[in-house]
Amino acid sequence: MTGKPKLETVAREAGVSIATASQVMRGAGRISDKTRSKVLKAAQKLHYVPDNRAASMRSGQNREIGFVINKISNPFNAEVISGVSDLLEAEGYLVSVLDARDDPDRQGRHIDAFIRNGRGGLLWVPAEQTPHKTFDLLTAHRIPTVTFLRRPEGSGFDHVGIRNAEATALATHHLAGLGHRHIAYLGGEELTAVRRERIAGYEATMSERDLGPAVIWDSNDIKQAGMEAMMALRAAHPETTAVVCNGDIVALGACHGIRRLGLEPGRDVSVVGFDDIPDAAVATPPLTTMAVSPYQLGRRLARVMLERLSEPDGPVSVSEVSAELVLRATTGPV
Amino acid sequence: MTGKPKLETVAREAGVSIATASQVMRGAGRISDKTRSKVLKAAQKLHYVPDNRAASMRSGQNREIGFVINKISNPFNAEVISGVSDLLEAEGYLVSVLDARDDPDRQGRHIDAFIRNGRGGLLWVPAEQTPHKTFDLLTAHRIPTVTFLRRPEGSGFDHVGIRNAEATALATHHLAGLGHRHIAYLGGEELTAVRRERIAGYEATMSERDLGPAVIWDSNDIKQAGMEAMMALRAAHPETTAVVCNGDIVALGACHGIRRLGLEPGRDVSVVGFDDIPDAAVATPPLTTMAVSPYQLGRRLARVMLERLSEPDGPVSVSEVSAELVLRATTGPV
DNA sequence: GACACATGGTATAACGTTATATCAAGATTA
DNA sequence: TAATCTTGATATAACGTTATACCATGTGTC
Repeated sequence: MTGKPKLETVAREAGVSIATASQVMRGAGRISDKTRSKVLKAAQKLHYVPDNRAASMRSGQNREIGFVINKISNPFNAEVISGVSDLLEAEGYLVSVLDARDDPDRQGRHIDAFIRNGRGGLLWVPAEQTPHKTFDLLTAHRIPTVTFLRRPEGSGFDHVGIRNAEATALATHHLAGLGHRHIAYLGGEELTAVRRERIAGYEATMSERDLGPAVIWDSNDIKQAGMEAMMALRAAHPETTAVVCNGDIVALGACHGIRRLGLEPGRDVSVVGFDDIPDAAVATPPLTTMAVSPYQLGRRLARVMLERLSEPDGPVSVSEVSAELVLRATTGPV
Repeated sequence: MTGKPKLETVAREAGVSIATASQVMRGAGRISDKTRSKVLKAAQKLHYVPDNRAASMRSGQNREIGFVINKISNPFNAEVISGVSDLLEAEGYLVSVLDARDDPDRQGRHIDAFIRNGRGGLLWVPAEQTPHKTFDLLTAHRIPTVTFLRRPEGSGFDHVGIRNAEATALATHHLAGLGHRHIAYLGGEELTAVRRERIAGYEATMSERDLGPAVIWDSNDIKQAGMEAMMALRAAHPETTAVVCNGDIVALGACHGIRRLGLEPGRDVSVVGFDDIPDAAVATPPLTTMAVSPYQLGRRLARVMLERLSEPDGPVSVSEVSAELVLRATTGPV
């Protein structure tokens, strides 16, 4: 075996032309069964693997989809990735994941490389502070793009997201219904679009039901930080009896913090999370949280991409999924 | 703007030949400052983005590295990915992650697509049950490959891994030193290579120090399963006062199980984890565990890849990193 | 003034596919 | 029998780069 076998090698081995070999490999054109099997046999014998670069360059098609996401380790994201790839792989596409870690530069490099390699489509959670030229680049190169979770304003891309404001409103109503009046919003650091929406839902409900005053407390998105933030929050606002959290990880941290203060989550202070990550169900006590099935969300995302791919000039689709309140043990009456 | 700009478009705009434009874009060859800036300006004006497929096809070079891994959501893996990409990106490479979810088929498809696209290098945690032809394919196509964690026997690939047997031996010695005699090994399901090594280290120490008898108890790698397995283990072997765990997630589950039995981790039953995931430090009680810095491991992996890339025919490098015992609160005297 | 040599630029053949047009030969029809 | 259609296969020009070889100039050197 000397050098990578190419279509020419296979064709020669099978005693046919390159064009014929190509058609057999793609299952296209009109080829007799006899020559088809001849070519197939030759390809197998030589361990022929087609070169996608040449193929996609010539055909203008590429069944590789990129998924630019921001925290690969978040179990929620991981499930989304599973949903996305299960569906797309079943359709013969291949999904590769790029973690931008919320850094616009890194994201830019990824998308650049993506365009350079002529990939077939892009699933994308745009980093906050994404420069405009990134959008322009994608539109200019006519890359089928679906944004996820974060919807850059004025973008003409398809989008799949979560009804954030609705979800936190629901959570706040739930707590208010249990008699809580001093409900705080805990978690997140910067005013990202998603967080802004969630806070809006919370604040709207607070003023609608005349509760208050609204308290927003920042926290980094790790357990430890959530714990510390909860303790600091209670120190500053001892009247707080319930918190709506920006995410489950912070919520779980908050529960630890409550314990540290000698109190019991769900009895003394109620906590609602967001995401319903696997740990939420098995934590002690199990976490009440806003759930959207990430796997299903991933499938939805994939479906939108498939539609866009099959109809490049179809209408822009924007779909938002509602979150459900999953009642567990961290919320209770005052 | 009509159609994607290519090198030819840029060259025409700048009034030079394609060859010259190409040299400018690559910063190669001998070009005067005057024409260089002419070309650069033209490229910018036209928003030219080179096509990597054509380039890599012609040059035989590709600075895209694939990382085939098995559970993207595992925080340990996520950190490894960070370490890998930080180093490789600094060197101008780009890392895309493919999650094979331990399915040899999916893995096969990924690697296939990988070869098809002529990527530059492969970092790879081989799925158990990886068929031989996958190895052969990679060697035949001379893809620079570094395996990670799992080292397929007889593979001629570079490798970076953890000294598993040494680590569990250390853990077992530690427990024995605290006076424990009935130490069990908890976690893992199938006899993967890694688990085999870890069990070997545990068993060797058990017999070496004449403890025993050795007990191996299976568990799926999620918290809930760890909890249930721990309770079942104690039911079957009530004399057990310590467990060495296959991973932190199971270990944290085990701690829950111990609590459920009305006992206290670290006082009544000692637990040692493996991986030192972020949660280990903030759990209650904080988990004693075997730590290898996944970030550093990722960097090491990247470095091995860089060496291989710069010296394709250099000697095969196999490096194994020792794990350290991190003492926290889940181990104590009998 | 003949020679070498450095400098700046260009023409052109690959790289491995696929799409298009074309062709030969046998089958069908009028 | 000539004209048309089908079937199965092929030749060839792209796709957008880069590497190689080459060709003009100008610049020293003896």
